[in-house]
Amino acid sequence: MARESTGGVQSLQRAFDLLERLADAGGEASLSELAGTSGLPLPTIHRLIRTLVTLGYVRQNSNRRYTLGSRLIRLGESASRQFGTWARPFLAQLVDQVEETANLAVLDGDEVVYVAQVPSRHSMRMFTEVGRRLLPHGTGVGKAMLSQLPRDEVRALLSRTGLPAYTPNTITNADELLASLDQIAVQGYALDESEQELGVRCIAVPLHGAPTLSAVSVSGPDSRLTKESVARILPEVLAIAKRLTDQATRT
Amino acid sequence: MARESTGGVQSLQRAFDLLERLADAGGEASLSELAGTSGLPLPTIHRLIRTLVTLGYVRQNSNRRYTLGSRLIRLGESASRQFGTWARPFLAQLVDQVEETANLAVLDGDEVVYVAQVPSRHSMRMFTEVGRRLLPHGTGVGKAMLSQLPRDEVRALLSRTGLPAYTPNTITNADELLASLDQIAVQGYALDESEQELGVRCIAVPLHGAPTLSAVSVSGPDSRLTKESVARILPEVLAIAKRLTDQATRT
DNA sequence: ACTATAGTTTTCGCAACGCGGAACGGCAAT
DNA sequence: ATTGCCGTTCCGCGTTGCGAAAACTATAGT
Repeated sequence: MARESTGGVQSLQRAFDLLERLADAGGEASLSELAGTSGLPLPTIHRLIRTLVTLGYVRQNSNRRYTLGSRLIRLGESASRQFGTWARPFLAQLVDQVEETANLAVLDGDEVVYVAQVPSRHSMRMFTEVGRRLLPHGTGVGKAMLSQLPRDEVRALLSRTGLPAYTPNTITNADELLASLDQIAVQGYALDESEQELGVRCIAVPLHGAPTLSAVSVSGPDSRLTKESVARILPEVLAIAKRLTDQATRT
Repeated sequence: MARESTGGVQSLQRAFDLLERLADAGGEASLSELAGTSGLPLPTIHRLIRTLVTLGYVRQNSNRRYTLGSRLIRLGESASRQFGTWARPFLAQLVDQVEETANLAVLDGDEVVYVAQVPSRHSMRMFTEVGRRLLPHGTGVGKAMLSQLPRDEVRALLSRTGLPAYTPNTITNADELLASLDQIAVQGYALDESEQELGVRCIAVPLHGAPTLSAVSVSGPDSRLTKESVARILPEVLAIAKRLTDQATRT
């Protein structure tokens, strides 16, 4: 194929785009809804989706709507195992100790991906969908991981992603962020003070030596995760991070 | 497309076949390994895999091997949410009560799919990969679910799948299985006595009214899950099944 | 350091496969 | 019964996916 398009096999791109849109829609959507958001013609979508239905990655309801199919579960689990499932018992222990939601995130390309989460038992708690992707500058885990990278690599990443504001508190100036990364590298942890989401505070610690650049974090409402409780909680997070690092290095 | 192949879009089929083979290989494989198991030519695999790498569903290691990529995690989670994530707290409670591994499975097409699992805290415990698919006749959950179906539907399913033996204890005669399904329907639960795996016993109870035909089960080594402990455990499983049913009906 | 081998990646001509406009079918509302 | 909306099917066309051959890279052995 002399004139290969830069993106690769077009039908693959389109099929996965449709799967992502199904996930965006809560796992279920109609053909017209998919046509509306994707801009593809109905018969094209139909043919791709029909193939996915036949294969088991999409399922059609009796009301003709399409949902994500069960064959995706195993693929997701298997992919998850490459990243965060091994960390789950440690996260659970951290939640027991500090009583807030614990997360493990990795840097994948230019994005932070949450790969494991053990939620707090409080009714009011952080819920970050496993698999969710965010830009690193706006999150505690992202900043923790960036602090471990050479600064020219960070600059290159930021020039690709920009620094869009998630909230009025998000750091949107590259020099300001780089300065804070220097500080984070020294102190060994990062804070997210309503930068990702208003009213939410997060402590994040990078893991050293994991096959993939990773960070562990504790997050919760800033009414509970106060400056004072941060000082109490930090040693626990650091301790778990050390044990996660040991575990990752042993693999 | 006048000569549409019965299976749909060929490149989609091939790509997902490769993803499944990656999962089969523990999440990681080389190009040659994939060529060996799939029978596709190397450049074909390369082009499909390259597209998946670009999209984030596959990732290439520094040692040139390919692993499943993080973008699959969200798809898997979202698909999982269609099925079993809501059941997890109930399963955890069941494990607390009976101290054996608890599972939730659904009937998807002709197969049983394990969609949620909370493992026992014993070192020796059942581990069934979430997303794993098995034929229904050879499992407790499968038999529990089949017992809820009209018998001609069961006959049709069995004629499609056959009744291959997983172990010497597996029921491989259709009439014998249908008779046991009649009994299971009356008593409200199914047992798997080393039919799926030697040395493993399982109690399974169907859920009524779930959007998808489902069953909850407790499984463990038959040295611990004795006939006597089955009698003790059964009321707990039935109680949780009732609560899961109530929860499913409420959605 | 050099060579051989195995595995991965790239190139490019070709035809088959994916595409999408048009037509058809099913369902719900009036 | 009619109309409108949505999903599904049909089929001609050309672009996209395919794979043999060549080029490149990594590793192991001498």
